[in-house]
Amino acid sequence: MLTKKQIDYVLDTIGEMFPEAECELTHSNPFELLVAVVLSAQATDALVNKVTPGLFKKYKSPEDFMEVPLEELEQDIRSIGLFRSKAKNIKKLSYSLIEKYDGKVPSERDELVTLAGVGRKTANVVASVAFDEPAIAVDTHVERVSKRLGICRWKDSVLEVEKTLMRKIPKELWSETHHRLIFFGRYHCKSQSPQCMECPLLHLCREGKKRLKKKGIEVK
DNA sequence: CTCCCGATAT
DNA sequence: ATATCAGGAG
Repeated sequence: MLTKKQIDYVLDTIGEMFPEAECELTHSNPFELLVAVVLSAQATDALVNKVTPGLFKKYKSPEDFMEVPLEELEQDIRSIGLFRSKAKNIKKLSYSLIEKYDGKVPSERDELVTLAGVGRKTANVVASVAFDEPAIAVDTHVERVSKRLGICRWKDSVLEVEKTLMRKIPKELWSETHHRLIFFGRYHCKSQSPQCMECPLLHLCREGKKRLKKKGIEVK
């Protein structure tokens, strides 16, 4: 496990690597962000962004999603994958927004997670990006990077990872750090091909040293 | 825990 | 061919 000083070093380093890290899902208001994040489950941002511009041109409000036949919405988002459940969730979610929230996206996480297709991670993204609430959304990248670097333990659940990060990172840095961890995971510490040889954090990364040793490369 | 699922990288 | 992708519901 990393010490407090080592974690500060990690934050500084990923800050230098990705100073401008931010949400990469195309959106222009909280509702579009909510739909985009629901669509992004187990899909790349790039894939979602291919669909959403056209989608948001066709559907401008929860009412529009509520009224369209399910099969038509399924076809509109088919290329993203998991399209049947996502289409159903977006229609249900739109109905709830109209019925309970006057057609607007709530800013509270407790309210967001009551919406169809919205779990803790999605709620954190919406609260953080759309409403500027401090939050750390633990997605596949944040989880993988936190475990590889030794910020948390390998056996930790997603919720435990989030709690550990919130405990070890100052609240005012939560949102920007969370985006930098995602960029670090997405573009550098990649799942299949992590760039350990060129990693400025290799000296404190147990997993990176283990991986290089396995390839016959000695690291002190 | 399994299922949902197409696109892309490896 | 297989692994992975801003996960969540049943």
